[in-house]
Parts: sequence; structure tokens; C-alpha cells
Amino acid sequence: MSIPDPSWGTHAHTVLEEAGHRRGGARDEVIDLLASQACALSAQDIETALRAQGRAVGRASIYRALDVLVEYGLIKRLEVGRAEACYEPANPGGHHHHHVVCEVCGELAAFDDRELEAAIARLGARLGMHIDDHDVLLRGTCRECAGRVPTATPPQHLHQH
Amino acid sequence: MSIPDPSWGTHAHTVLEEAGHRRGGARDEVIDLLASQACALSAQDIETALRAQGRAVGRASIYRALDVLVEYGLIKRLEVGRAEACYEPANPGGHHHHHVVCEVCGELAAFDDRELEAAIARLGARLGMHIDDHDVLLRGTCRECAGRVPTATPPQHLHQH
DNA sequence: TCTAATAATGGGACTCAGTCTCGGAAACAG
DNA sequence: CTGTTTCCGAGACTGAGTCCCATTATTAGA
Ligand SMILES: [Mn+2]
Ligand SMILES: [Mn+2]
Ligand SMILES: [Zn+2]
Ligand SMILES: [Zn+2]
Repeated sequence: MSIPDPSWGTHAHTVLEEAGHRRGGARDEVIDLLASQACALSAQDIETALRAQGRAVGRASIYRALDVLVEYGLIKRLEVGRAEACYEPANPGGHHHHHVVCEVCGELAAFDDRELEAAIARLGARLGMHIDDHDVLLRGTCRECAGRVPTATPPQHLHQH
Repeated sequence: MSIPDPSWGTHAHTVLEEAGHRRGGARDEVIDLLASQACALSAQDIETALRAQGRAVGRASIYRALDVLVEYGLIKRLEVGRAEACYEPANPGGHHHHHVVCEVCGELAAFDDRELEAAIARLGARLGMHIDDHDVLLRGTCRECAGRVPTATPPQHLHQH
């Protein structure tokens, strides 16, 4: 999700409405914010962003909205090894991408790979159990950080959190 | 890691010793427990298990031990979408596996797939940045749970935590 | 339009995995 | 042995996420 997809917001609203959910201000704000965003956001990010634009929403409501959206497959929850989870809109068509995280600066980048997806699909078939989702996370050093690191450095240590 | 590998424990002790770490009771207990275990353990699991066998170890020491072990690549940290992380011994040869988690009962199973690893390796090369680790997690429904679920069930929802 | 039923909201207390601190214990080089 | 340094444990602390519940908003139906 490198480019924000404005149509995702309407789609999300529609899905929830058709599922019988009433429309409330808080959840709408969360959806609209996610629709306008290019990159995955944490619950914290969402709270801060909404407050900053004068549309503060209770923390409980943010988590509730995220739960519902995950439930309907409208957003994808990402665990990136940080303390908090991040969320990003999911393409209704099922097309998706995965991420590489820089172990040095924590930057998150997306990539999209047909071959990887194909390998996972075949693997699922081979396992003999029904697989309906998967996560892939690559860890490495981004270009910028690779240039900045002195040559005689001991192996990078990634402390949890 | 379906079968505990007793030699891993000695290997871990050796690596740490050669790296200049002093040998202390707490970390030894953690290593020995991990070496005897077939499945990934959380920090909580470790604390409980050690206490149960009368070898209680401070929580801080458990996390310290896990940090060091991750740092030297001796264990692998797993995020399985639960609240806490899990840890399991890493094969010194670099050979490893990934996991499938059942969305219904939470059971964790390991699998090992050459084709997937090859796809990831090629992908890393294509990305043009140095990748030194990766995670893959499949989510689905295990055989047991597939049999138990009534036919007219709405799509399984996986609530976070 | 009005109303009743019910879903959504938000403040704030609470949980609990993980972190930090610091005084004391153990390891080990010399 | 002894001094230096690392390791250890108790417990205070942090912060993401959860829970509760009184209040407010939505909406189907009269
Ligand atoms: Mn994929
Ligand atoms: Mn792999
Ligand atoms: Zn970087
Ligand atoms: Zn199951």
C-alpha cells in the first residue's frame, strides 16, 4: 500500500453497513484516516493523528474500530517486532504485499512478489490443512543504514522491542 | 523443532563462553530448559516451568538470558499473534522451519519447505538490500478444528490477542 | 415525526508482558 | 585470595491493549 486508495473508505463503510453495523462517528474517523494513509499506522498513531486534526476519538473506540475492520478483512494487522501492532487497509480483491523492516532504523518498506505468493499457495496445498492467511516479514539493513554503518561492526544485534 | 536437540544446550554454552560471558546459574537454567523442549516457549512459560521444578529464576534474568541468546542467534523469537513472544532453539547450521497457527484453537505446528526458502532467497536478491532474516507465519484451521466446526458458520474471526 | 430498542462511544480503571534500577552475589583473572 | 566485573533477583515502573459502564447516537418501526 504505497499509494492511498480513497475508494477503500467507501468500500469499508459499505461492507459494515451491509453487515448491519450502525454508523458512528468514531469508527468513521478511523476508517477515513486509514483510507487517506499510504503507510501502516499503529493505534497510537491513529489516536495522535485524529487528536491533531481536532477529531479526537476515545482510545477504546479506536481499538473497537480496528477489531471490527480486522474481523471483516478490511484491514490487515501487522506485527513488525515493535511493541505495538500496525494496521493498513486491505485490498478487497485479496491482492496484498508484505514488508521488509530495517533492523537499524526500523523503517518499513513494502514489496510485492508473485513468486513468493505462488510458493506459499503450493505449500498450503501440500500441508493438507486449510490456510486462509499468511504473514511474511523480512529483516535486513536498508540502503541508507548500510552506508552509514562503520566497516568493523560486530553482527547487528536486534534487541526485542 | 519437533524433537528436542540436547546438543543445542552445550553448543549454546560454548558460544557464550567463547564470547567471554561468565557462566551464571540463571542463564544456564534457561538454556537447559530450552534445550529440553520440543516446542516454542514464552518467557512466562519458562518462568512457570522453572519455578515448578524448584529452580525458580528471576523474571529479569529470564529476559536477559533470552536477549543474549537472540543476540547470538542461538534462539529464534516468534511472534505468533498472541500477546507474548515465544522462543525456540535455533539450529547452528542455519536450517530452520516456520509455523502454522490454528485460528480456532491456537495450536502451533511447524513445517519446513525448501521451495519457500528458495523463493525468499531469490526475493532478497531482487530487493537489492541485504536481508539477514525472515519470518513466515501461516494461519488456518487445523484438522481437528476443521472437523469440529459446524457447517453454517460465518467466517472465523480472529480477535487480536 | 416520535419512540423504543439497541449499538456506538469515551473516560478511566485495570491487566500484564516486558523494562529498569540498584544492592547484593557469584565468577574469574591475576 | 582478592579485586574487578559480570550476573542475579526483588520489585517498582511503563505502556499497549482491555474492560466496564454510564451516556449518547442510530435506526427500525409505529
Ligand atoms: Mn502474501
Ligand atoms: Mn525460512
Ligand atoms: Zn535503516
Ligand atoms: Zn485448531
